[in-house]
Amino acid sequence: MDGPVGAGKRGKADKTSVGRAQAVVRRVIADGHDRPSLVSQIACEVGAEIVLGVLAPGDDLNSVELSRRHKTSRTPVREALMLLEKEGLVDVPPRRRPRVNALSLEEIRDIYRARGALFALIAGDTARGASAGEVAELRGLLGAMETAADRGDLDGYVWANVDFYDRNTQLTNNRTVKRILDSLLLRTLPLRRLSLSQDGRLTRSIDDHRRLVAAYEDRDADLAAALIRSNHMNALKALERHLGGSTDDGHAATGPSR
Amino acid sequence: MDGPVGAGKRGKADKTSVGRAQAVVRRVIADGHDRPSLVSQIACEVGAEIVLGVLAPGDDLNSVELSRRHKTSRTPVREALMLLEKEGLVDVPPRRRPRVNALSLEEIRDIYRARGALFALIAGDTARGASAGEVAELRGLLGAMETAADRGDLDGYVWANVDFYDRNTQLTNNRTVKRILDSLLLRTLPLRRLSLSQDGRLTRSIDDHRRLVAAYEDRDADLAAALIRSNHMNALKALERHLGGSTDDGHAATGPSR
DNA sequence: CCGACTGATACTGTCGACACACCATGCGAT
DNA sequence: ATCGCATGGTGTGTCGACAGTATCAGTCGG
Repeated sequence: MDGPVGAGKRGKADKTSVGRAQAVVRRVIADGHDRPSLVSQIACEVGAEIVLGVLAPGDDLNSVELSRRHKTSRTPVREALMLLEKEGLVDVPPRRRPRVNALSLEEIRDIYRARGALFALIAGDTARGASAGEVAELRGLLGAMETAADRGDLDGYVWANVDFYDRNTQLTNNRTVKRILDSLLLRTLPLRRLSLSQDGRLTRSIDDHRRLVAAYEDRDADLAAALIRSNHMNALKALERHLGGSTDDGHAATGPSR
Repeated sequence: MDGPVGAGKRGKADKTSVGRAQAVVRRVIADGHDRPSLVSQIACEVGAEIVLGVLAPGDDLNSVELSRRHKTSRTPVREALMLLEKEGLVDVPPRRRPRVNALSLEEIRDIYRARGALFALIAGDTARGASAGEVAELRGLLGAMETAADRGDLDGYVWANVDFYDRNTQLTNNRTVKRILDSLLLRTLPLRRLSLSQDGRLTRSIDDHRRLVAAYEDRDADLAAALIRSNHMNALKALERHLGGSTDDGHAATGPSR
């Protein structure tokens, strides 16, 4: 049915992207207590390579090779792989070699729906409870997104978008939801470029975010939540068109997938 | 004398509860690929002891003692503890002894809000997409809850409730959301008994669930979602009354015992 | 009497090693 | 030529060991 997707041109790994990706992975992995341990370092590097597409879905991640590459024993490598497995980036079957996880279209759909629901919660809280200064900060981040878009800098836009989401999720002080959203974000990060490169998606995304910030400024919680949901659903639809357009019918977008 | 972890009479550990708890933990831990490995076994046993309250929040979980108790080396124990950490049951500070995680009231609030949002999503999908047979199955599970409640069997009710939620989350085939919800359920499991033992909470809970199943049968997605949300908010309020009501003195049951 | 220092103790993070399980190759049988 | 089976190589799961650090008991100075 919906097989592994996202295999493709291997890796755009300019320096800034690597740094950004590692930072994001680090935030998700070493969430609260940052331990400068070997395992988190390995997890960050491998995780960054995955989200950047340097490692394609399905690639082998056997621990002996990784231990050689990182000049450590296999123990920390194994722990790092387990971390990444729990973030959904790696699949570690028992007694078999770990591999970069391949997202099925169904999983993508599930993730976007979950993200939409949780982010709607966050957006409502933000509209209700964020201070004026915090909303202004979000508008600043929106500005970064706009300038990146004006330059036609897709990667820059994606990272600015990540910044926006990151700050927005922080604002509610709901660490639990933020953690979940960050994890889901990590999984879909390789797809974001894809989704936004669709015709018209980028301008639509910017428009949605402009309206979202406006809703924050107006303290309109319901509108903010609805906008977030709409944005996620549209991004999902764009992905479905791009990935599963040949195989799947479209009506599964909003219904329970089965 | 080496302090045996969790020595004492804390927690109700009748046989069936232990089995139920281990099953739930296993479902969350060894989610997709069930590996009969040592690590999952250890994780299940320790996790069950935590959710049953045999191990109180703050209790030491040092790997050497656990390895002795489970007659293994420390490696699988460490991995099991990392698993449980990612489920939020254990806190593993760097270079310090792992401990049973203590939920703050704020965390509880966050978790219930996240659960409410995601379960509302699930409930809407169920109302829209579940087959008549599946809804009937849910009604059957509701019946189990009712009989347990009629017997005044609080533990039985809690487990029947877990069964209901478990089946309900399965119905949407949204593995991602189910996984998240199961993880959140695990964290709040020690609190459920507490919440339901509040005056009137149990009858109210049953009432909510009756109406929920009715909404499913009527295919009323909005009502189902609203009911779920309401149920979660009420449970949270009951917990806040119980835990935060006596703010000054740390309460023994779940409060930050030190 | 209390608080800081010192030493002993115990636990963590990491390592290299080993047995078993998986995968691929090659051989023989049909 | 294809299929089934033995065989070797590679990687995983687990183990015991070691260095480094946190924790605790006892001691000393205030």
